[in-house]
Amino acid sequence: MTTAATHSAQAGRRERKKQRTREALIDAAFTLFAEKGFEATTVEEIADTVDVSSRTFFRYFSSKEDVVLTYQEDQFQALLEALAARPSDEPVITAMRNAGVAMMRACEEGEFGLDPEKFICIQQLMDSSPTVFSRSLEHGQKKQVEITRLVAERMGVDPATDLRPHVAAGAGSCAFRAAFDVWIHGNAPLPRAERLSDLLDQFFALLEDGINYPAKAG
Amino acid sequence: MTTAATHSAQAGRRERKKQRTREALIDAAFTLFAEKGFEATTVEEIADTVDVSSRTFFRYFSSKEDVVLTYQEDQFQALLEALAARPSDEPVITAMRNAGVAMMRACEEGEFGLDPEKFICIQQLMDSSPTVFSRSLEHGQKKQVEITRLVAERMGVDPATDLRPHVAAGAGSCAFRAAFDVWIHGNAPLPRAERLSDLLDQFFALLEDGINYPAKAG
DNA sequence: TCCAAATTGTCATGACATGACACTTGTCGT
DNA sequence: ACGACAAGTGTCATGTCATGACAATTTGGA
Repeated sequence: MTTAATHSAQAGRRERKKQRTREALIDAAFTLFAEKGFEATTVEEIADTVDVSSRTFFRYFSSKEDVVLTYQEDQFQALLEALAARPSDEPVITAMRNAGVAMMRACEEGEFGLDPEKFICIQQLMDSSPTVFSRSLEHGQKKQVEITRLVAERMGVDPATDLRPHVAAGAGSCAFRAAFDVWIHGNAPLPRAERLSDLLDQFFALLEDGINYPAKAG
Repeated sequence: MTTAATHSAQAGRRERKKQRTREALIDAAFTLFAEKGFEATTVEEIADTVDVSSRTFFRYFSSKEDVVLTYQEDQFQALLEALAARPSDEPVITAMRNAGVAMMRACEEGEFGLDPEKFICIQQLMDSSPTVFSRSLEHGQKKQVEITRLVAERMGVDPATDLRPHVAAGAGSCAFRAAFDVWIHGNAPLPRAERLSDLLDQFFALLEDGINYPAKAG
């Protein structure tokens, strides 16, 4: 009787069990990270919390940092889709602006499996843990090639011979980094008063206006 | 009799000995990295080559990656000086372009204690070793705040309230990253046919022209 | 020459990460 | 429902990075 209901969602129960273990590991990890910080939390603690062996942890994640970066991957995919969906007559920076801000707002609203609380936690981890930070930068830089490809398509040029898609994609990435940096380190009166997405929007607006200050008269 | 001659250069002979050990470690490290790659080289091997203990290695460098990043620090300092030396009426991107290209050329010419051979080796290490790559990105991102400060000074604005210096500095950084990326992964007919400094120059030229393709008619 | 400080070696420790192999559990055909 | 096969897990062993503690050595200077 239960077969239909039990197998309901996807394929097999093995898959579901794996999925549950994975999510349990992520939850346990973030809880511990929030409590004691990233460095102070050991893989063994995370695994023990879920009652699996450390070895199993590394079968799900290739490193401790990988747990945190999981979400970044989802966000990046969402960004790619949003960018691809922008009308093709939009200038590239404008398209990246719209796609990027939309994605960031979605994060803040708790899109993806990402409660706002966890969103904040991730940002703090980035700031407080050098290894998470550097791995995140690496991830972003590696993914930038896909952005470059999309931008090149949009421009109708070949990224192997035309440098413009590279510089546009790079500028877009820099907007994200700069927004994050200002948002987290900003010595504004009220730290974190602005939403990260608002800052991102402002940065992209500046990119649209041109950056070689002072602007050439003409 | 020997006191004068012995103490000659700087302070004490202890300092000189330390300096020699440090350089020996760097040389040994790069030799081994070039032979067997970064990951395959252990700290113990490096230390053994110089005939010191592994523990001593970590008294000179806080990590294995640190050996490679040593030069980046010098390069960055040179970049800062070059940027500060640019005439203040130059637009910021142009100033970064001139400073950056000059610095990069200096590297290629073997400036700093950096034989061209070692320069190439470093670039390859960046590409082949994820940890070196990510640590390098981290270093660059952290140092970007100083660029931002210089740019803000040049613009005569406060980086705490004006986002423009951040975006300009970020765009500059992205030019370096993009140039490196294209240079190393470039599927151009002749890989590495162009000098990295030439690529960097081209990227900055694009930044000067504006990046929101297609350019707004007007 | 002898003292004090700086440097190094040795030892111990802990965490990350991976390979090998045996064991358990889910899956699927009959 | 049973059993073969595959997938996932635990255990053990191993190697490397990195750091703290303390003793031994070397150096600079009085």
